[in-house]
Parts: sequence; C-alpha cells; structure tokens
Amino acid sequence: MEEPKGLKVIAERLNLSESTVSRALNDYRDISARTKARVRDAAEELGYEPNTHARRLASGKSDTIGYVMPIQDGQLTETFLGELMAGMAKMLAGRGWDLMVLAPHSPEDELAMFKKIARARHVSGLIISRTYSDDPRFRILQDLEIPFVSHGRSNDSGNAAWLDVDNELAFVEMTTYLASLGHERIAHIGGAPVYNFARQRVDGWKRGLKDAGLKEMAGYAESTELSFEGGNAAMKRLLALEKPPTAVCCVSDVVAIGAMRAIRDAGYLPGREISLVGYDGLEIGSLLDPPLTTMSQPLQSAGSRLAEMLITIVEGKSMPADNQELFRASLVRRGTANPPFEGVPEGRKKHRQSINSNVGGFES
Amino acid sequence: MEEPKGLKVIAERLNLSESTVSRALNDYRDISARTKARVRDAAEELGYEPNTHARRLASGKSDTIGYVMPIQDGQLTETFLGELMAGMAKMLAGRGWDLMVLAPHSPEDELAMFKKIARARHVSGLIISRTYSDDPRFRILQDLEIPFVSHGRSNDSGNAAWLDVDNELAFVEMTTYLASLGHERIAHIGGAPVYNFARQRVDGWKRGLKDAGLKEMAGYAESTELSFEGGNAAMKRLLALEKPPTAVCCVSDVVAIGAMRAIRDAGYLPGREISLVGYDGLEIGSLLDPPLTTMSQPLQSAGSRLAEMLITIVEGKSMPADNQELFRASLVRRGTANPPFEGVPEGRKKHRQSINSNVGGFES
DNA sequence: TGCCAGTCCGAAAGCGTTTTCGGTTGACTC
DNA sequence: GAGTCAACCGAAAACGCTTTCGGACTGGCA
Repeated sequence: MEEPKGLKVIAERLNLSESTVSRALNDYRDISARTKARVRDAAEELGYEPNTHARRLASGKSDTIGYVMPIQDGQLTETFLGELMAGMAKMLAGRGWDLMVLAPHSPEDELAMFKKIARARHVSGLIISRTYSDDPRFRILQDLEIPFVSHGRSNDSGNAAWLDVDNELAFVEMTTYLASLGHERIAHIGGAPVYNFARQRVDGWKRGLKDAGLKEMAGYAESTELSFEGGNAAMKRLLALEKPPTAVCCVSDVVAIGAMRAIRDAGYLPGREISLVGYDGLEIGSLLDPPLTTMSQPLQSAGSRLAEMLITIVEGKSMPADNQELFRASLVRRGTANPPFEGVPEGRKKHRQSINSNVGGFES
Repeated sequence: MEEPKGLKVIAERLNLSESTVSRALNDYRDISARTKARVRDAAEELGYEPNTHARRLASGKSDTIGYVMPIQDGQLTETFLGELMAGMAKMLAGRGWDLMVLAPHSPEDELAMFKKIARARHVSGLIISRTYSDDPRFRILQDLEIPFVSHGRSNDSGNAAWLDVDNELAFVEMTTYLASLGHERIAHIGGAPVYNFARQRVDGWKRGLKDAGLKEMAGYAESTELSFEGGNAAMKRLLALEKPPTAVCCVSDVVAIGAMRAIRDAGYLPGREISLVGYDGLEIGSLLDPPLTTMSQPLQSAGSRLAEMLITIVEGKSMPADNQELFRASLVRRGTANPPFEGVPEGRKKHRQSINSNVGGFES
C-alpha cells in the first residue's frame, strides 16, 4: 500500500532518469517525441500525479491566487459572491491553478494578510472587490509588489488592473429608459460616495438626465445606506417633496425594494404611479409584486475574466495597467418601470394598505 | 533587493544552525527557552515568514482543506455559500490553514477532482455540501481515503463525519407552531426526495402533525422543485383541493415565496387567510409584504464548525463517526403565520389583483 | 573521581520536483 | 576522416524546510 510514488518509479520502469521524465512531462523540446509518449503512457498507467508542494518549491511558482472576501457587513450583497467565486475557480482549475479564500475580520486583519503574503509568496496574486472611492489597498498592494486585480474601480486604480461594470453607463441607460417612457421627474437614490460604484452611479443618472434634456430637480439626489431600510427612508423623503418624482433610479435592488415599500405605504402603486429601477439583477427582484425592473451585471463571467487577467499579470505577460476592462450591465425589463401614470397625480391614499394589511411589518 | 531569505539568515545572525532555528520556531522542547526567545525575536525583526511550499514538502502536511461548491443549478440558494465559506476561512486562518475552493462543472468533473486529490494529497481534507439521500460521494471519498465532513446527512453518512441542521425537528417545530396558532389543515410543500434534507423535512412535518393530534389530509403532501415556480405550482394544486389548507409548511423560503404568489393570485391574503412558513432564514423574506415567517439556520458558525471538525479528523485526533453534530434551526416570527382566518373561508376572488395589477408578471 | 542522566544543539539526510549544464550519440558537410 | 551540428538524455545542484540521530556539554550522585 505504501509503494514509493513519484518520478522515480516511472523513471526506473522506463530506464530513464528522473530529470528526463520530468522534462518529458513538462513538454520540454529537448526530449524526443517517442520518449515523451512513452513517459506519458507510463505516467497515465501508474496514475502518477506530481507532488504539488515539491513542484512549487522547485519552480518557485505557486499557481495559486487568493480571493479576498469583502469584509462582511450586510448579508444580502453576499448573494453574488458564490457565483463570482465559482467563475474564478472554474477558470483557474482549467489552467491547473488553485483558488484560495481569504476572509479578513477587519481592515487591520486584511493588511496583516497582505503583509504575510508579500513575504511568504505562497499566493501569487490577489483579487479584491468592493472597492472604495479612496481605497488604500491599491497603494498597499502595489508597495508590497503583490500582483492583483480588483473587481471595481477606485480613484486609486489608475495604473492598476481592474474589471468593472460600467456603472455610469448603466445608470445613463436606466435614466434614458425612464425618460423614453415619458418620465420627466426622475430621482435617484444613491449610496454613500465612499463606495466608488455609488459615485459612478449618481454620475450616470445625472448624465442621463442631461442627455434626455431633463434637469435635476431640487432634492432629487438622495443618498442612503445600502439596505432595505435605507431605501425605505430615502424614498419617504422623496415622497415628502413638493413635487415628488414619477420615477426613481436606485443604486441597488435592495434599496429599490425598500423604496418600493415606502411607495406602497404611502398609498401609491409602485410601477404604476411611481416607476422604479434597481441594480444588480438579483433573482429576488423577480419574485416581488410587481417584479422589479433592474440592471443585471454579469457574475460568473466576471469572476472568470478576473482570474484570467490576474494570471497573465502574474506570469508577466502583461502589465496591470493594460488590464482594465469595462463590462456592461443589461436592462432586465420586469414590472416596475412603466409610462407615467395618467390619472390623479397625487395617488389615492391608504387604499391598498387597508386590505393588504401588513401583519408584523418590517419596522420592528 | 534580492537578499537571501529563510532560516539561513536568521541562523547566521544568531550563530546557530538552521535546524536549531527551525525547531525553536516550532517550539520543540529540546531547545532552551532562552534560545527560543532569541530566535523568535530575530525572526520578528527580520520579518521572517517560512516558505509554505518547503514546509509542506518537508513535513508532508498540506494544512489545506477544500470546499466543494455544489454544482450550480439555481442562483438563489447560493446566497448562503458566501457566509458558509467565510465561516470556514476565518476558522482555518486562525489555525494557519488554508481554504481552497473547488467548483466542479459536473459530477464527473467532481469525481476527477476527488481522484486527483487522492493522489496528489495537496489538500488534506474536503468539505462537501448539498447532500443527496443516496449520495455516492460518501463511498467514493471513503474508498479514496480522503478525510471529509459533509454539510448535511445522507443515507450513506452513517460512519462519516457530518454537520447538519436538525431538519426534522425544525419542521416539527414549524408544524407545532402552526397548530398552536389554531390551524388544523396544515399542508406541506416539499422538495424532491433525492435531497436528503427534503426527506427529513417532510418527516418532520408528519411528526409535527401527529404530535399535535392532527391528521394528514389527502393531497396535503406536495412535492416540487426547489424554485419559485415550483412553489407556485404546488400551491396552486393545494388551492384546487376540495378543502384547501389554512397553513402551509414550505421546504424553503424560495418555495414559500412562490406559494405566496399563488395564494395572492387566487385572491387570498397570504399570512391572513392562509399562513405560510418557509425555511432558510433568507434576508429577502423580511423584505416581502407581508414578511415571511421562516426557520433560520446558522451559517457562519456551521462553516466554522465544519472546518474545525475536519481539522481534528485530518490530524487523526478523532474518528469521522465521532464527528456528527446536529445544529438547530430557530423560528423567525415575521408576518406570514397567524391564527386561522375567522371570516369567509373561501376568500374573495380576484379582488386585490385588480388594483394591484401585476405589470409584466413573472410567468413570462 | 567517575558515571549517569539530562539538556541543549549541530550534522545530515531527506521531501519530490525543476532546471542548468554538459556529454554522448549519429548524421552531415567538405 | 576530421569537424560541425543537431538532437537527446543524464548528473547534479538547487528549492527551503523538517526531523532523526548522535554528540557535547552540564550537574548530581555515589
């Protein structure tokens, strides 16, 4: 049962040296085709699998990249982590690379991990996500000379590798779409501008308004936290305006769902009297009533591409700054974006609520 | 910049041999306390970090475990993967272990990965999830002598290590709770019994009925696929019964949400005229109207515990069969479980729908 | 004084690859 | 028939650590 494994056995069996076997397996060109074939057959037959650690030690490569999980704050946003990671893992596996997961407890912990990696080099590169407008990690990783790509841009990502969704374009399209339906009073519920994507999304909304020849009305640029409650509160403020919007662009699906609730609670019909578009393309949205119109972003493919980019950088085949890609979000038309309501502008108060009473509501 | 790293420099600086330094760092007891202190200080000062590959090659250990992602079918269920993995990664990091992700494309691919691991041994153990009632992986992994623990039981998990939620108990509690509210016609929408948890959950429901002195009515045991549409269709069938249930236990939150829609579409008020309880504790549920009552299962802690169990097994400190743990789900009372409706049993047809018209519904 | 048992450390042999550097062939040129 | 040149392969030195084994000291005790 404890038979000696390794290059040795296959070398002995074929009357070759270990080094020849190694080079044959690695397809060196100073090995004849015949020998390569023999070696490969023998390896196959013996079920040979090279020792990863030995190989990595000798070659000085690790063939491993790490994915740094965003430090947990909410739960919901994690929905997409699984898909993203699956995308990475599959691509990497295809190339014989491994994906390692890093889940820091805190920013300090994250930094400690970076430092450790910089010294031990047992991970050849990192993928980071959830980028901030001012994100110190870009500097840090560059200083530590750790190859990395980020999912999302930042003010500091100028000469770094990144893959991002064109958030601005997505919101331009979203706004344009609403305008094309006939809306003129289009508001935005955004996130804290520390998040880079939040900033990009407001910008997109503003540009969309301009493109459509609309103007940004006072109080229409709301900002809130990226949660259900946040969306709810922001929408309430919008509804309290003298001229409430007839359509709202939301920074995320979760925020949109919160807003939807505020709309309904105020006696309006979401999607009819006030249109709503979210962002993320979460499945959940389609389960709502009415189902949420949203912009959906690619995930598996993003994960896959991120991994691919990082590999080329690690292997020195390209420079970080040459790896900047913008993916495009796509509009998913569901039920909450429609032409402006032609009836009573102020909506019927407290109608639905009476029959659809919220037993044990959320604001507990 | 290319200064020689490693044990050597610290050995030279202290006039010690490399082996002594190594043992000092690893806290061997044949090294004096004084020497250990000196070595540790020097290591600290030099920013020494051992070479992972060399260490693993020499020691024959890999200090790495792999998490096998469930083969992707749906999107939604992936919600919890992120949390589960975060739990694992954090626990492992605390012990200096690594978490590697495996994302097989297919069962065949999964098997190939197992075989490779069995030979290369660069991963010392695996965590699998999404177990089937008859799950060949248990046999395979045992035959291949790969240490593993599974998240969820199976018919084949008798002498294996697992961590599961007590699905049956959860559904007993769920059913009992509904009964305690006064319900007597309690149905169940379950999943395909190939999934072990689905089987456990029906059983729990049945036991719950019995415990409450209720009987299972004809047609009340629905089975469907684990999706929104599945829940929707199953609920429609239940509603078409001569005596529709007044409460329904659903195998998952997603299924429950589908059922909720069917209830509403039929003109009933979910949570009022027909109560509903889901399972998973997804955040989404709380965003619904009314918010979904559900059983919530622990995730981060499960991930953490899974990793911990696997480590002890890998290190030979315990046998797989001694690592079987049952976690408990907890009832999250939100809005969809209430005492039976005292009014018209048959519900008002098509009332709400007219005013809350579903623009661009889901069945597209 | 001599012996024994600890205590502490160094030497050296791995661990299983990769990779450089020659060396041996045979075929080809002139 | 000497020289040239590919084409192939083997020897051997890394890679940076772990771990066994034995040796050199101590001190205590007879």
